[in-house]
Amino acid sequence: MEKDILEIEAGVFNALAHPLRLMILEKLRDGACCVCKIIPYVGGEQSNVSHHLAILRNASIVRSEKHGLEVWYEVVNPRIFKLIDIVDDCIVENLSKSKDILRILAKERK
Amino acid sequence: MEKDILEIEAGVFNALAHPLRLMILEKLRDGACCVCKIIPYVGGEQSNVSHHLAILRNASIVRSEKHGLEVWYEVVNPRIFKLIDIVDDCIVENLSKSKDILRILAKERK
DNA sequence: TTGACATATGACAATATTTAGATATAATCA
DNA sequence: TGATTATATCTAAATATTGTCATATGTCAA
Repeated sequence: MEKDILEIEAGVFNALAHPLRLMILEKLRDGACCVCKIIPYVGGEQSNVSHHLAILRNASIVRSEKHGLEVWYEVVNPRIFKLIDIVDDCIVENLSKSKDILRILAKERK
Repeated sequence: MEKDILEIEAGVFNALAHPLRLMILEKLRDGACCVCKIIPYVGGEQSNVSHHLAILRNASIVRSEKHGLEVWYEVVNPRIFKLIDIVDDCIVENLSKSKDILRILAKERK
């Protein structure tokens, strides 16, 4: 595997590695959306949200378009949601395994 | 979406957000592997590789097992490779789109 | 033009990550 | 037992990320 490719890959994962940015992407699941809707959805400072949008933009995960005063964002490639869904599934799997172990431990202690 | 879940998700993506860690995972595609093989494969200091292995371990992406003096690592859930493959595909898609644009620009300039 | 508005950018402090070197631990072997 | 080996952990410097505040940019409407 080329080192350059690994760096680009890591860049994409890095762009996804923040709860606020993941929340932005959740908002964009239903399609394009105005920044003015994204800010109240994710909460926090306008400038901070704008920074995180820029990080997603630079990673080519989203793109923006001006419509008058507003800026609308949308996901470039909806397959990004597949990534999030897989991670979600894995987390749920891990958590239910942990739950099983806890149940067994609780039984043994009786 | 729960904020806690988003943080855990972000943690997984964060664990994947480094070229050296992605290289470790590439090495683990063929199955479990000794640290002594991982170090020369990825290059770099032993302590650094060990640190990155710890990050993957803490994110529950890999698990380790001692066999005598050696420690063997393996991926907990092979679906992690699906993530990497999707990102790869998206990158290739983006690059070929950029290539198309470059071709069009080159033609226009003639 | 001027002012109001939506969003982006720049600067900076706080915090986290990365790396290398030194050292610690734990298993094996002489 | 003590030496050797494989790996992990600690430490500290260099670097990157985050959040906030202040400011800049671009668009519209009066």
